[in-house]
Amino acid sequence: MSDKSAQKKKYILETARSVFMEKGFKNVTMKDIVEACNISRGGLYLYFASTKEIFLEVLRLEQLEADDVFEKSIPEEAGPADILALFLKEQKRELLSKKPGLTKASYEFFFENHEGGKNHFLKKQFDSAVLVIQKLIEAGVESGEFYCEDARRAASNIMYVLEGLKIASQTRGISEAAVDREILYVMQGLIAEE
Amino acid sequence: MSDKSAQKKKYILETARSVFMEKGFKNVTMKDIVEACNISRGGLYLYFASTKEIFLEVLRLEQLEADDVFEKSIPEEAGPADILALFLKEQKRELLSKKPGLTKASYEFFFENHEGGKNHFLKKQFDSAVLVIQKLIEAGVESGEFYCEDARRAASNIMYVLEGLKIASQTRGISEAAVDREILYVMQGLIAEE
Amino acid sequence: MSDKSAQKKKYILETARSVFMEKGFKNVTMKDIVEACNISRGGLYLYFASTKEIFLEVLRLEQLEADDVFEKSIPEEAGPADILALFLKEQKRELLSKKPGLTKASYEFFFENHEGGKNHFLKKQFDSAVLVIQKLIEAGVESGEFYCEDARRAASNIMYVLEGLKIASQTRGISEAAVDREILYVMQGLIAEE
Amino acid sequence: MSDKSAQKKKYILETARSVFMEKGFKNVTMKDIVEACNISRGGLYLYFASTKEIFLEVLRLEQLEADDVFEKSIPEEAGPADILALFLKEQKRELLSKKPGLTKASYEFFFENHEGGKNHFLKKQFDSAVLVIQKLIEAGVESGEFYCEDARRAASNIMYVLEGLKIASQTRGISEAAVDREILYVMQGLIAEE
DNA sequence: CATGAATGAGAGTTCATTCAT
DNA sequence: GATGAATGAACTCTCATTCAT
Repeated sequence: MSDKSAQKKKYILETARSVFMEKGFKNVTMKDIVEACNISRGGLYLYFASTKEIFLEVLRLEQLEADDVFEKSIPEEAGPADILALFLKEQKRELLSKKPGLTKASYEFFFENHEGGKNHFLKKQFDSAVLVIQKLIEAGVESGEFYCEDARRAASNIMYVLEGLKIASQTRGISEAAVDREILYVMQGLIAEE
Repeated sequence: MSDKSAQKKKYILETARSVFMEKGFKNVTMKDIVEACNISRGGLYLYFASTKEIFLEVLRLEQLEADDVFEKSIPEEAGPADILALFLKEQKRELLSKKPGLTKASYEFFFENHEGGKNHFLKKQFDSAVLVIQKLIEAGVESGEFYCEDARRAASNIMYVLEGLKIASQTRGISEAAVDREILYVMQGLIAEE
Repeated sequence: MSDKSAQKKKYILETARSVFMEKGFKNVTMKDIVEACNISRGGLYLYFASTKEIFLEVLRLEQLEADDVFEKSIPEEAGPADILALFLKEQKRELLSKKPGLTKASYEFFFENHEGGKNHFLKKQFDSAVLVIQKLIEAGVESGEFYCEDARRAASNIMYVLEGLKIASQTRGISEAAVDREILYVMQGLIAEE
Repeated sequence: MSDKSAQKKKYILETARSVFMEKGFKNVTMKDIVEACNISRGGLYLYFASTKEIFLEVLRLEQLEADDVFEKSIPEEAGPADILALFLKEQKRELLSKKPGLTKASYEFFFENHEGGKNHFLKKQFDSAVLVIQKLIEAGVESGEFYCEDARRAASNIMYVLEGLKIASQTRGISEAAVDREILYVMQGLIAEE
């Protein structure tokens, strides 16, 4: 019953995911997950040996799905600037949301688990986002919407600002206005200079 | 013997500080601190009721000292650009250091303890850094070293980039080259445009 | 395995009961019960959360069994006076016994836990005893063995005397002669007046 | 400074007394008393080695004062029945009071500390009360107010009823009406029989 | 495969008691 | 005498992890 087994594994991961979203990483115990899943204590150990293992799997799923979702939400005939604006808006929404996905849990997790190398979840996520933005900027430059000498660096800069906003939001809290200000600033950097 | 008592309190806080630096916040137990301090279990409770309380005090000390240290390390006859470069260099050093101070612990702590309002440690730290940078930029603009239309926003942007670099460093790791690239980028934003 | 679980719960309660009998209520710790039961620290918490909870359950069991036991021990063809004498004799036995059941523990417990209202263990125990005695007196009056104008009050009075003897026995100690004297006195109150 | 020392000892005992009145015996720690007295932790040990020792001293004081107080509160020209009624009324008041003196603490204490023999506090208290009541009854019989064949036993009976009411009040709670009923019943036993 | 009872390690916390000052 | 800091024992409670069924 490798099928049923895979089914259950997926069920556990999805349930665990919502637990991590709510409580972060360090606050989640095997017991928490067992209870959220309504399975037996021993049952969980049949599939996973620790919260760490579970979390890594959750992230793996996350990555798979992320690629899908991203592409779908882009309107067919949008210009690069529009798409970038859309992307930033989406980031802003999640930034300020009360349910910030797995951000906090990931940070907590990777504070302690530096492993991963090239496959590091956060690294891959960051790099692929940089790449997307870079492409958008390049397209924007081509179409004359943007002015930018080094799209790669500009993209990277934007992502670091977003990362800074994210951590600020998760720790000290941040106002919508402040987020808008920062986003506007980076957008102006692409447009205003002629 | 309020004197001796204060002495010991300070000793505990300093010892605890290094424990937090090494293990973050959530991994530190009262027992850890007790053992690091070489005092008795009950002895610690004479001074502090929880790791949270201790950590808050550590931050308070940190803040007091931070103000002092900062001013002293600035060379007398340096131009704004020099000072800013110095500041960023210092940030870079801490960013990449194996002993990243209390950054990680603070993040972990404030993931869960949102209290603080205006007096929020991270907020104050961030805001005062923004202010310093803003002043430097304004001075730089005046002296012709910099070009910048809105020093406040530029300063804030720099700080968010730094914050992004910080969290990146603490989680996925980051290369010196990458940090240099980002710092160079923001500096160019101030200089290159004329 | 609700069966085995119930079995163990009962085992714990019975063991705990003897611990309470020996040490009262306040002197009993979860650790004491754990050790008496020869189970693990955490094992006890699987069934009960506190000594208070355990004690309340012990009392509940006590009550269930009390009803059974009482009826059985009455000889078939005994007159009211005989039965009352028997009852008092039984009370006396327990009063003076080195193993005074849960009396002491109950007192200690209810000094602090006044909850219960109508279902208060001691109240129910007292009231039902009063009722039994009242019935006996009324039967005795009918059969001419007793003289009594208000059986209810006489019964209540007897029980308060018994209660007084009980606490006296548990605190300052009391001689058998003294108990006999008091019992005789209340019996005479029912008989002698004609 | 045996004088100052005695002074302080007395101060501690009086303070401790009120602590015992409020919290019973077992719930009182040396720390509680230290704090109530506003003295140093070590300071208390200079005078007493344990709560038990303190409590015994408190009881000794209690006994000394009890004798004084009792006599004073009796009206000059009252008949035996009046005085007995007065005594019972006073008992009732204390019975129902939210601040039941040291009753609870004493019970708790003597559950565990059976020592005392002839000098047992509760025994002496009980016996002297019995004696007083006996004298009153005898006086009442003489004056024709009471009818009683054995004043000693009647007095003892009354005291046991009071003791029963006391413990009932402290554990399950008791209504004023119930107390009145019992008191009336024992008084009628002295009067009604002709 | 699945269960959930059981174990035991470990963290938190409170106090009685001592002792240097 | 008096202080109160310091110690360490004792207790409570929670989980990760195992294992018989």
